[in-house]
Amino acid sequence: MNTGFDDIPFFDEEPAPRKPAIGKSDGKVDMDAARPVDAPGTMGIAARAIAARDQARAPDYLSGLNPEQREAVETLDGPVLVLAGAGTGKTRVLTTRIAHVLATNRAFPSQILAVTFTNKAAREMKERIGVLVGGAVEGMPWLGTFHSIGVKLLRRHAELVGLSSDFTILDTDDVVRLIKQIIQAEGLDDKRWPAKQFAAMIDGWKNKGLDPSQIPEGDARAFANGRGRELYAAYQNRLKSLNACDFGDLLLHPIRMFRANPDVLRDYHQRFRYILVDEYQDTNTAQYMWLRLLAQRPSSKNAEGKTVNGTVNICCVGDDDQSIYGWRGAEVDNILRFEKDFPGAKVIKLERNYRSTEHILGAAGHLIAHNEGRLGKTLFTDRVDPNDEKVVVHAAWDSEEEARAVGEEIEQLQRNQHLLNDMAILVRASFQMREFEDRFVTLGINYRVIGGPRFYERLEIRDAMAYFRVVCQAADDLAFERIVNTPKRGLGDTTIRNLHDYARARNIPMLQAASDIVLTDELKPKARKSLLDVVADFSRWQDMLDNTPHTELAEKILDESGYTAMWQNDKSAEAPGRLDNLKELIRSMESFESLRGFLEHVSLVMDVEQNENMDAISIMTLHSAKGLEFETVFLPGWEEGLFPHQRALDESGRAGLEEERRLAYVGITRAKRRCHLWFVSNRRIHGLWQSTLPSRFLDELPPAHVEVAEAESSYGGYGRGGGYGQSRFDKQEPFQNNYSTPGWKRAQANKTDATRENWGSRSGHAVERIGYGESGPRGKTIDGQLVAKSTASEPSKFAVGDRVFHIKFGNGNVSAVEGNKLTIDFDRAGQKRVLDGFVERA
DNA sequence: CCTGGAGCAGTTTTT
DNA sequence: CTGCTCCAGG
Repeated sequence: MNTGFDDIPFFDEEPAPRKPAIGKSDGKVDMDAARPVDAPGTMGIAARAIAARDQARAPDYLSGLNPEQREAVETLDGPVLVLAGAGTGKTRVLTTRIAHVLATNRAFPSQILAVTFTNKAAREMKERIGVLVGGAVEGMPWLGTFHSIGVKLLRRHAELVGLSSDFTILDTDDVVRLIKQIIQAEGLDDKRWPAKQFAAMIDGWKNKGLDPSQIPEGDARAFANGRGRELYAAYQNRLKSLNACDFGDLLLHPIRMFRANPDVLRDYHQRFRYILVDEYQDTNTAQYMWLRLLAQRPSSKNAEGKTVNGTVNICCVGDDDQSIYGWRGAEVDNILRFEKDFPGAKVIKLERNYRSTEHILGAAGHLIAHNEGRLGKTLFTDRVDPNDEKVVVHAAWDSEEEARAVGEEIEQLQRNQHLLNDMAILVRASFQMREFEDRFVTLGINYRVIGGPRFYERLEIRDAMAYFRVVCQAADDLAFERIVNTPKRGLGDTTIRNLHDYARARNIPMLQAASDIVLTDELKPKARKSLLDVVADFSRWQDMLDNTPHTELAEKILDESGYTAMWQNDKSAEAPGRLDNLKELIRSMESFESLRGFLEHVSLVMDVEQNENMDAISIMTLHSAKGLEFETVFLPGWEEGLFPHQRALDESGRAGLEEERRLAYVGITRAKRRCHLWFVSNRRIHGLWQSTLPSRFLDELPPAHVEVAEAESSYGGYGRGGGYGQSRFDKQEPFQNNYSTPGWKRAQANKTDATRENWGSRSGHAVERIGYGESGPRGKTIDGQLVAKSTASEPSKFAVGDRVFHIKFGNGNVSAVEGNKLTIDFDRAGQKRVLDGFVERA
């Protein structure tokens, strides 16, 4: 896999322009003229005949594409924007397009630049191209994230921006610590001017592509009594002297480098014959500038003296309706402006959806139509089934009941042989997850939380990595400072400050300073001895770097430094888990060639794959759900203030509301067959109960595709809080909601009664009702069929009295076993019921 | 150097 | 009501 520094020769030979073996050579598609792109499903007869003819002749990889997809694949010349709605085969287009370029010998694999946002997307794309073109994908060094490609460029040309090619990449944590140092060094109060906040500001500036000299005066004034600009500059200087980059620099340095070195840029212009960009709606200004530099070539005269289009064959794929990252710098405007930016651009809309039912598409489409400033797409599907369930809106009293009712629906689906793997709960904010987790633990429903704290962000992993970093890169002061006294070696603040000053005064790395200072009398004997040991350790490990297998060395480092022992001696509940993580870390190094290669990988790839083996429902935020799909999707928490989130409204007004609406759109369009929306009347926010109003987005759904769930058995019903029906917001909306469906009317009529009933039935909640059967059928597809398929049928491998460990609750003793559900007396957390899958033998 | 309690904030997330 | 950070006191 990743071997660290890349060793791909800069230029390989140019491919001789050969006539493609199959297909057309001019890249023009005959059907273009015949079919207006904005009329879905309508195609002239002649065009259909041509399509059919081409289909018959087309190479394998093109078969099965619909006409729009095919056009997007075959329009290879000039700028192309593919507006790919949710579930319209976006990735397929992207990968097939690359396969097509390769199969027709238009470019070598190394001449294609394909950019994604996440490592996951890059990985998937690589896999899928591999399926189409086999090993050729291995020759695509320029397929990756913006950042990983940025690193590759920088390693080559580091000296052009004043770095050396072995620069280190700092993550957010390092950055914050560094900024804190700077703030303190400037004599500022780091309480009043938090490093975190300033790090966020710098991040924002870098997203916009701004140097310290370019930031707006207002921004510069906003921090540290007007010293923002100065601090930003100081930070950049510090990075340079550390030979380090933050994530933003991975984009900005290449931009600077290209601007200052037109000859280098020209080389890359020659190299990249085709540029492809995934999720274009998520690009920020810096990424846009980066792409522009690479894509926009100087216009030139051709043989006949005509001016030739100066733009490379760039293809951007995205969906303005799924732009949900404005808050971290993404500019929807980039995609909205595409045709202006790239004159003569071809815009192809993919609107044929292969994922969802007509009701789901209808609901999502009607909702998103409330946004202004869209490029405008309407998803449709051919596969219409009268048995398809409408989108269902449920009301619950409070979040506890919401979780309980969702739990019952899940069990009902399970009894009808649906897999948990096909279901997901998508929440707006992660605090919503907890209630579901609690409920699922009680019910014995396996679940998996997607997102959350990531492996490489864990304390122990970062510590271990810091050791490795110092061994590989003795000048990595941030890493050195992190672990110089971890485990505790009696090297306190005073010693560290001493060391720090010594190093700064002589302008040498701290490790170097340490090995010098121990020869002097500057430190107390105790500290001196400790530091001497540390220096000796590192020098020994550095010597072993080139002649010891890296996993072995890594283990040695952790053992000899006393780091492993530190956790072994730790009695806290999380210590065993941390040791496991360290083992996992070593294991994951095996697939790399060297410690260095591993570090490079980890600095860019912060995620680690989840265990997909067990059948479990996924719980995640709407943001992390983008790009995924599930048979059944539950969307809880559709209440004003939570969704749309109050802060989005307060901070970004109309734009914020529209982004929230896009988030709702993303949520609904994750569902293939069933989509259930929930709102509650009471939610506990920051510890206190507040009554809430249903989300305005519910009012924006089309009645024809939506049904309101019947009040559910003993505790269902509609809370007070009221106006569920008429749109109370956006009064000037072009849409008139008229809810005339029976279910909706009933809901309206029931509102007051249900409220009263609910108040009355509160006491019933004290008794937890775990069981099947009684709850009436909801929706159309799930009725009857009370097949007893207990989730708790497997005998547990644990027995009463076993000593077990739980990642969250720590150690405890099993006091009861019931199927796969255990009752455990935890040493610290008290008695809990837990699924046996979540514990292991202590 | 360690730890407990006060104090405070509290969407969304990738690289 | 949490969970985290930071400071002060042992």
